[in-house]
Amino acid sequence: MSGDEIPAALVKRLRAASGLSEQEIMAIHALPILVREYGAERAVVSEGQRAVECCLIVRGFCARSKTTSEGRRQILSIHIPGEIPDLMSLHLHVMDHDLRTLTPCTLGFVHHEALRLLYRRQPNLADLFWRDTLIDAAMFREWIVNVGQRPAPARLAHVMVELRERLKLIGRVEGSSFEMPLTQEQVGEALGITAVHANRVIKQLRQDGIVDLHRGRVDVLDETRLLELAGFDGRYLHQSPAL
Amino acid sequence: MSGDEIPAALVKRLRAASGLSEQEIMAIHALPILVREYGAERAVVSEGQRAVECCLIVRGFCARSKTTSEGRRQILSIHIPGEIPDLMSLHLHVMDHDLRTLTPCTLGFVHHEALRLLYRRQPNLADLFWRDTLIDAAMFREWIVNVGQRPAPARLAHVMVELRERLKLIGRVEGSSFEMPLTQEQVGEALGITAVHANRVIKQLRQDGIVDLHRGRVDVLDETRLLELAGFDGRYLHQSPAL
DNA sequence: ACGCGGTTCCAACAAAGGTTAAGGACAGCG
DNA sequence: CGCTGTCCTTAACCTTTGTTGGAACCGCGT
Repeated sequence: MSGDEIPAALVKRLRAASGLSEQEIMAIHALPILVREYGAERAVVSEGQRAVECCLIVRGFCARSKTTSEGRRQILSIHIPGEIPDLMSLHLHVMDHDLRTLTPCTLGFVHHEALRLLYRRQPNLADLFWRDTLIDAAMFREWIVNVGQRPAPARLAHVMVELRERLKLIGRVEGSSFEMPLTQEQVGEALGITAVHANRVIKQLRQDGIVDLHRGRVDVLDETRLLELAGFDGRYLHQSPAL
Repeated sequence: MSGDEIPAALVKRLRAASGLSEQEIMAIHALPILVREYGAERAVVSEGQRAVECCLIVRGFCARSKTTSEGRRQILSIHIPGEIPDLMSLHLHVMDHDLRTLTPCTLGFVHHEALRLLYRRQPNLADLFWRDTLIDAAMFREWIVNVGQRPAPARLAHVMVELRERLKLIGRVEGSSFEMPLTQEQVGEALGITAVHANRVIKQLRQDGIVDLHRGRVDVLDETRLLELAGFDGRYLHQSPAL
């Protein structure tokens, strides 16, 4: 993979969310990025650690999670190429949650210092990165609503639709099917239910002819009913640079 | 209330979380703030609105919430004097959730333009406000865990302890008792349970001699058991300017 | 004092989700 | 080709939470 392709998905995503000048794109491409390969299910940064760098996902899926004192794990978000899941560590140096890979991943690491330098020189990028962390927070708010107010089948549908919307941005939806590489255990951790119940819910959505989740891949069987079930309103993704 | 007292709680809070220079404090005090009085249960900004100003809580309690298409409401956070609950609107101009008062409130409004001017002149304050929104996001993450993974009694205990920690920062905890002006309906909306079940849980914690929640006020009966039940680890509040 | 509206509280029943335990499918590997 | 481990699947039973509907309580205004 050539040096130029590494920030490609990042640029694509930032452009969609906020707009980007030529100069800013060049500055991003000039960022010193250290690329590392990770296997599936590996810790990238963990709660309690002091971070000195941020992690750009070049290839693969990651998830952020927290574990309670009782040992129950909650997945907070799922992340795809082009995203910087731990951008928040720029100003919150000690991690309050874990970042782990779901699949084998190619990750690009950028030192906090390099990022600070970048956005001091291109002040617009500071607002833009800030905005990116605010969209992150908006997704957490919707995740709270999902886990707090929707019945389990609607929760699953909502997570699926959100993930699909974000995959669309980077051109990773093929027809009515897209990747969602979670085990049923992890689906449960994302929805705040047990793996057994996750299985029941998946099975039901399959039997109802709405969606099929199979070996890390979602097949949408009935678009209309999926959207209706999810009760999805994408405004919280703030995808138009509308301002 | 004199002009100087209005940002007092804000300064106190920012100082605790990140440290603040004399010059920065003066710049904050020079901010043009329009003060308005609100009754209880009033909308401040609503989902879908374009915000052009941010709202500093001078007196009283507010809450942020979202309502699903099915009409179920979820409270996302509770806010106290010194906080700017909609700071995110600075870069996310159309609101993705509601901000309402819980009690009668004194609110100070600052135009986005004035805030931008402030942090352009004092670049440190930009990072500081950014950091503030990141702590906001960290609280959402913990709220997800609370709603997703803890049984209802632990959820209530956790919200209580978090609120108390934040009230401590602005000197609003008197002995073993502090304000939490939510109806049982609203407690339910915060915890992702119904009002009836909220009532059951409150009753149980009272009978168990752990906490009493009564007319908008919490009395801690057994500190040790409350902390144990809440499983509270305050690191996510990022209250030390440790960096 | 009286009544009004919003809380708080409660009970009986229903539904959703958790727990435990166990068999079956499937991929990777020797 | 069979072994191994992980994941998926299901069933039976139990606990938590939701639903409905109604009674008691409280602050407030007249």
